[in-house]
Amino acid sequence: MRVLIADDHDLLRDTLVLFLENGNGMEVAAVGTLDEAHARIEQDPKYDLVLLDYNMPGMNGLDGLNQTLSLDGGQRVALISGEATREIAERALEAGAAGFVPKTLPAKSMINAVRFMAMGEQYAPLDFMTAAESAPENPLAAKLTPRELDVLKGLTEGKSNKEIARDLDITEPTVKLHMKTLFRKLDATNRTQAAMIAREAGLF
Amino acid sequence: MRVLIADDHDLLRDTLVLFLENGNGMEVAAVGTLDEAHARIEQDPKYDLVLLDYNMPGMNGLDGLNQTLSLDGGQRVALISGEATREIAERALEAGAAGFVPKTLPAKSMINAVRFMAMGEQYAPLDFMTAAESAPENPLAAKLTPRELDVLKGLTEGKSNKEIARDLDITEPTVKLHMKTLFRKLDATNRTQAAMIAREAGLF
DNA sequence: TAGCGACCTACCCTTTCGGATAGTGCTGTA
DNA sequence: TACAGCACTATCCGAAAGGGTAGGTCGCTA
Repeated sequence: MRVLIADDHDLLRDTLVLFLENGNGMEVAAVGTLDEAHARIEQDPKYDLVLLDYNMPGMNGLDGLNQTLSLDGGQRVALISGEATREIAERALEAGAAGFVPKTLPAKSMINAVRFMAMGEQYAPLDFMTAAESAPENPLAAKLTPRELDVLKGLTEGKSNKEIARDLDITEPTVKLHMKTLFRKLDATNRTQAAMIAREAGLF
Repeated sequence: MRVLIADDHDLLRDTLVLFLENGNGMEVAAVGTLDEAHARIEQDPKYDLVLLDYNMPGMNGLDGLNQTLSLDGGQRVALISGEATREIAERALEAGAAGFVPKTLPAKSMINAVRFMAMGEQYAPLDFMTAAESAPENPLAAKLTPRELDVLKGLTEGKSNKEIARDLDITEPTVKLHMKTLFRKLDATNRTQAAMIAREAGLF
C-alpha cells in the first residue's frame, strides 16, 4: 500500500511516516507543499492514498484539494487538518475527497482510517462530524432576533441604513430601530463599533 | 530524561511519543489538555521538560504558559505550535519559557531541541525567528501615511471623529480629511466599510 | 529658489445617524 | 383571553458624518 503525505509540519510528517511504515506494510512518501505533492503524484507510481494538510502552503482552502482530485492517476485524496471545522470536512467529502482526518485522531485509529480510505471507502470520524454540530451556535447570535441579524449582516458589509432597508425590503426607520437595539445588545455606541464587535465574535 | 507533552492533536502526540522514546533514552508522558498537564506535573516525579501546545484547550494564549511556569517543581516549560507567530514566540521566551518549537521543525531537530532545553538552555529555531521578521509589512499599510494610520486605528476601535481628534490632539476637520483620504485609498464608501476592510487586511 | 507633494488646519453645506417617542399587527404562551 | 415579545411603521430633532473648497507648512528636488 503506497501512501503520500503532504503536510508542512515536519514534526508530524517525519514521525507519522515512521509510525505508518513500521510494521504496517505501508510505503510512505512525504512532502511539505502542495506543489511537491503534485510533482510526486505525476512522477511516481500510483499512490493508493494521498493525504493533504488543509493548512499547507499552496492549498488555499479547498482549491488545493480540487486541483489534486482533478489530476490524472486515479489516486484517492483525503484531507488532514488540525483546525478545520465540520463544515470544511463536509465540503471536502462532497467535493469527492476520500476522507477527512482531524489531527486529534489517535495514531492507532489513523492506521485504520488510512487502510479504510485506501480500500475505496469514504472516512470521517463520527464524533468529529456530530460533536461540532452543536457548537456553531454563537453566544452573541442567540441574543439577537432574526431581523436584527439581517440588519447586522448588512452593517458588517458597510452598508448604509438606506441600503439595508432596500435589501431587506423594509423602511429606513425600521432599520434604525433595529440598529439601536443592536447597539444596546452588543454594548456598542455606534455602527462601526457594532460592526467590529460582530466581526470579533466571528459572526459573518 | 523525563518529558511531558501536552497537545490536543493525538496524531502528533502518539507518534511523537514513540519517536522520542525509541532509542533516545527519554521517558515521555503525554496528555491532551492543560489541566491534565498540571495534574501530571503535580503528581508525577519531576519532569525535565514540559512541552505545551499553544493551541490547546485551556491555554488561552500565553496564560496557560504562565500558569504552568508558576507551578512548583522547577520543571522547564517550552511552547510548541503549528501556527504561532514570531511575536508569540518572543513573548513566550520573555515570559521565561525554556523554548519555542514550531511544528515545522524536522523530527530529528526536535530531539536535539528537547535535549538542549532539558539541559537548561533556551531554544528557538533561528530561521523561524528571523524569517518572520520581514513579513509583517502590510501591503495596505504601505499606502497610508503615518497620520492616516493613526486615524484608521481609532476608526477600527469604533471611535467618533471627535474622539479620534482628541486622542491625536488635532482638530476634527483634519480627522475628516484623513477619513476621506482613507476611504479613497481603501476603496470604501463609509467609515464602517473602511473599518472592516482594515480589519480584513489584518491591520490592528 | 521655485515647484511639488505630503501633511495638516479650517469652514461651509448636505446627508446620514442615532436617540426619543408613539403606535400597529402578529405569534406564542400563561 | 390576556400578556409579552417581536417585527414593523412613523415623526421629530440634534449630533455626527462626509463632500467640497481653500490655505498653510514642511522637506525634497529640479
